[in-house]
Amino acid sequence: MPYDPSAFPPFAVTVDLVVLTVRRDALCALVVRRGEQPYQGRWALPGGFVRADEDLTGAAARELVEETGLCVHDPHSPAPDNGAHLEQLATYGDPKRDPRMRVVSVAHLALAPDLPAPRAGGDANSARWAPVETLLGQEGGARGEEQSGQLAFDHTQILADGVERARSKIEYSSLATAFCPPEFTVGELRRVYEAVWGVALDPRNFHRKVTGTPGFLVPAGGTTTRQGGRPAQLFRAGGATLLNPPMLRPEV
Amino acid sequence: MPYDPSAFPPFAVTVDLVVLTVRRDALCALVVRRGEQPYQGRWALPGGFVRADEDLTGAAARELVEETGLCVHDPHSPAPDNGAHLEQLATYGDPKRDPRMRVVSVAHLALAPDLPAPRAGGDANSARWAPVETLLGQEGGARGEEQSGQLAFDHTQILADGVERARSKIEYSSLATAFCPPEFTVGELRRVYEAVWGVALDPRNFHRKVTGTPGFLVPAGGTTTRQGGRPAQLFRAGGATLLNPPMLRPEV
DNA sequence: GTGTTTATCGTCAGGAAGACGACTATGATC
DNA sequence: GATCATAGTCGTCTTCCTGACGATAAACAC
Repeated sequence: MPYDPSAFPPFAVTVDLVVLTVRRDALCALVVRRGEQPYQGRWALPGGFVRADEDLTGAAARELVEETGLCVHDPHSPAPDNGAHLEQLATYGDPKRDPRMRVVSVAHLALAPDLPAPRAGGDANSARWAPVETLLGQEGGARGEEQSGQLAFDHTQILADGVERARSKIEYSSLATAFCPPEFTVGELRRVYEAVWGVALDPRNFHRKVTGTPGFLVPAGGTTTRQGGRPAQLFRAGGATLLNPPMLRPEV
Repeated sequence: MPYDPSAFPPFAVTVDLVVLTVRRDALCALVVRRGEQPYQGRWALPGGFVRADEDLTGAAARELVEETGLCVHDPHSPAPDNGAHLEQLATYGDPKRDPRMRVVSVAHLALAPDLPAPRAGGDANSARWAPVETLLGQEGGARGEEQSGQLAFDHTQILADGVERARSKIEYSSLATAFCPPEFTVGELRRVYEAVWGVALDPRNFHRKVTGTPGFLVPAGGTTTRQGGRPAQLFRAGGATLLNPPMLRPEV
């Protein structure tokens, strides 16, 4: 039986990006202001249409470069390229999620070290880093939040899913190093965990855990005093990607 | 700016299903024989086009019913409905994955208790349960496997991803009970873990672990001697969905 | 009854984590 | 320069969990 184009409905396919970083001890996400209807003027996750000849991951990597200038970290390259981690998150395809037409969005999660400033690119009027706590509206309410309401479309849900993925994945993987510059201290890595999880960790037990896990950290050979206090040893991410046993997230 | 239909390329969107069950102490997946080109006569994962007014999860649930008769378990219903667990797995959208046209497939993972027999439905000539070990060709090679080669499209990769998801998820969740009938014994649950992981577990330590985790199992009030030997207590799945600390998968 | 099978309870040693004391090495302040 | 605050790093102790494995219990096959 030959292929019949009328046998299936056509869809638009987009990629949306949950780009997370840690800034000033807070987990932040990249949001862009929408320049067109619908949801004009509202903040949204960066994203765009997948091109006809383009892979889904390729589309996500292209959008990431356009919005942030970040290149995707090649896991097979040993060079410290300051790149970001990128992985597929989930796909959202509710028939009513976009009022214009049937759009299926393949959301991706990107983890990046702290960047100087977001650059507005593509079709966005402006872009900024916003604390996920503010965007998800978990804590606000009492005091007036200075954000312009909810994110566009179903992006609040997508962001929540991405944050939850990141929170759980740093438990059992070395992904937290994706939030750090190529060389970092144990204390900086601990502050990443504390920002992502929103908890305080014991510096001594954390130090024992990460330095005692083979392949997690390799000494970079220097010390730094970026944070004040006694100089700390510099490390690079080791080859290990899985943490076994995992880092335990404290209760509540 | 009004919506411009020429601004994006049209895609076909499908759902593919990785339906897993445990039969005769082996992890098995549901495969259907393709009746049309391409890959005519080859085994493939069940699936089909998403309809114009249909949610992605809804499409997956519809395909699951068509192929197996299984209803999706409603997590909010306390009734033991013998339903299956269904979750989104990942989305596959390589431009060349389907030679006919640009198809993006949202794969879903379904875990089901052992069923009498698969029923061929929809557009499949026939359907059967096949051990994933055979389908993935991990162990075969020496002896002649009686399967008709690789799965169609990129379905071998999708199946591998689904199996890996199931293997890792039963570590830290109570999902293994989705492979069991509504009432089951500790030994039956252990055989599920052993089949999915392909390892042998110590019955005494396993018993201590699952009965000692609050909310994992609740006594159903009877005993059974299905497996021979001393009668075993019957349990139902408790309300807990997360296992903390997780069940540890033995090394190698 | 004897043997076999499966279920279930108990014991013990080793490893990992939480709590926390102690010491070290910097910069800031008086 | 002495003192203080800040971080980093090393140890200790207790507790919990797991893996290894002995022992008992309750069914069935013969």
